[in-house]
Amino acid sequence: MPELAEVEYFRKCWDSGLGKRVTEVRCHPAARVFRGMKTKELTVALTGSRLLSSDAHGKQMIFRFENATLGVHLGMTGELRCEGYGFDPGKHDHLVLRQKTRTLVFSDPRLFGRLLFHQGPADPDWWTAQAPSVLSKEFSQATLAAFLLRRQRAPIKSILLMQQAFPGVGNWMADEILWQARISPTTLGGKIRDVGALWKTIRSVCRNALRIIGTDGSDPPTDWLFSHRWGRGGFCPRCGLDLERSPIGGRTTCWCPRCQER
DNA sequence: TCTCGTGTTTCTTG
DNA sequence: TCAAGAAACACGAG
Repeated sequence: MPELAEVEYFRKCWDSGLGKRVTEVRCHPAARVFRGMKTKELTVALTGSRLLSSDAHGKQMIFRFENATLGVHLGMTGELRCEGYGFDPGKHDHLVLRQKTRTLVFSDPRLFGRLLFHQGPADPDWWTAQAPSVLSKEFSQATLAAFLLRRQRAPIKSILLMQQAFPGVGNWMADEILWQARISPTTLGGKIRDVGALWKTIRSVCRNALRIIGTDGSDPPTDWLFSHRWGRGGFCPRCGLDLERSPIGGRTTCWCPRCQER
């Protein structure tokens, strides 16, 4: 479930390769994750190149090497791992970067993820053109109010999934934000009564998820909706009522019909 | 065997 | 012309 915090966790999985040279690149060129990319150029550029730095923004990651830049989007089922040197890649390990004492692996069974490649001294457009983080100064109550005004007729659940305004917020995080803010997922963007409270909740859920999941991959506390929303059944951790589930904005949405009446 | 699904892009509809 | 919803992508899990 790679959303904001999980992406940060996966980014760190390659940290042990920082400053080290890539000795061998293996990839599955036909895999959908390479769409639009010349994998031969990627292989040539990364072989012998040192991994210099990495960053995560929303659901996008960037890995800067000496000779090239690699972008990683995990889609729904992608992941990054660090394995030992002698690691034998499986069929879903589409990009494998061998270093002297370890192997950096990008794996994605469903192939919804995407790898990007760039050569040049500056960071590429697909990195610099991203929307400001919801934790940045640029994401103000005024920008949130203006965005809601432009999306007056869409349910708030669908709006929170729009990456051009809320980079990194995915399905479970959107449900968590609405549950903590006590807003029904079906409320239309133009009907949000307290934009300031929603703004605060968006920031606190993202900040805490990054702190908890982004640090070591552990789960949020049990008084979050998170632990109760998966699968069937489940009770609201605040009032104990049965949770409801229904697709909103094309995604399974989970909410408490009592706590989130409006 | 069948249904479901954590994301994004593209197409269709209003 | 724009916004919102639906479909498609591919495959493992239940």
